[in-house]
Amino acid sequence: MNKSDSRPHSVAMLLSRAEQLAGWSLAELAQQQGLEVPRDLRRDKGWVGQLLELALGASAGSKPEQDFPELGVELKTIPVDRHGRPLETTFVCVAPLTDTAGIRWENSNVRNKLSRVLWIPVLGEREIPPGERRIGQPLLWEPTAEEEHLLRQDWEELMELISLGRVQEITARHGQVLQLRPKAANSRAQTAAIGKDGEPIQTLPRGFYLKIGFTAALLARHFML
DNA sequence: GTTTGATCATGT
DNA sequence: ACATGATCAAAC
Repeated sequence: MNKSDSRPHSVAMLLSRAEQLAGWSLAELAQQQGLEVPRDLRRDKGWVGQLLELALGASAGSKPEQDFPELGVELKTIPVDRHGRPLETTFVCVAPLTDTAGIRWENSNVRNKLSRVLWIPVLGEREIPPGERRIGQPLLWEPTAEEEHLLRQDWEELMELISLGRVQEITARHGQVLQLRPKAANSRAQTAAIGKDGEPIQTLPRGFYLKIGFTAALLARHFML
């Protein structure tokens, strides 16, 4: 199952493949894919996600939108504890801090990325070595009307603050299900944004993240079925 | 620097 | 104990 022959031609095939990975340890999957297993993830924070991308045939390191544009599916691995509860927030995409005039929820990157997501839970407790962590049952998710409403509300509130030149007042506490947090190499990184008087300023790049409660609820809904 | 993949690690 | 703010790596 190398990259060239593993590219799913349908959503059903993608889901089927993801289901077959449930129960595998990351060491087993890494060996099959010819990858080394890092001792820990301190310097390999995206390793799990990249391993699953390779195994499922996603377009690696791409710039564009979803991982499977032709299928309209975004792939997300999510670290969970033994009970399937998320251990971390989920990064969605970088937040636009300038030229926000024509951006609406309907054509936003957040909505596009979250329109359909293949969630792959993976044990992520830090005491468990990466290689011993197991892959869980996947979930092909599309936001319910209620979930989309919550996402939209937060997105509009955050985007309004950004548009008003108040990005530097925003903290991770804003938003019920979607939050804005730093997304950069380090705290010295700078990118263009809008200032309080509409003037150009330099600030820390930010990204949109899903809060744990939101992903916990959608995963729980799946487990209860 | 930007965007992809995220998790780390300190403050509260 | 847990979330926020900070950080790591690769491709471009």
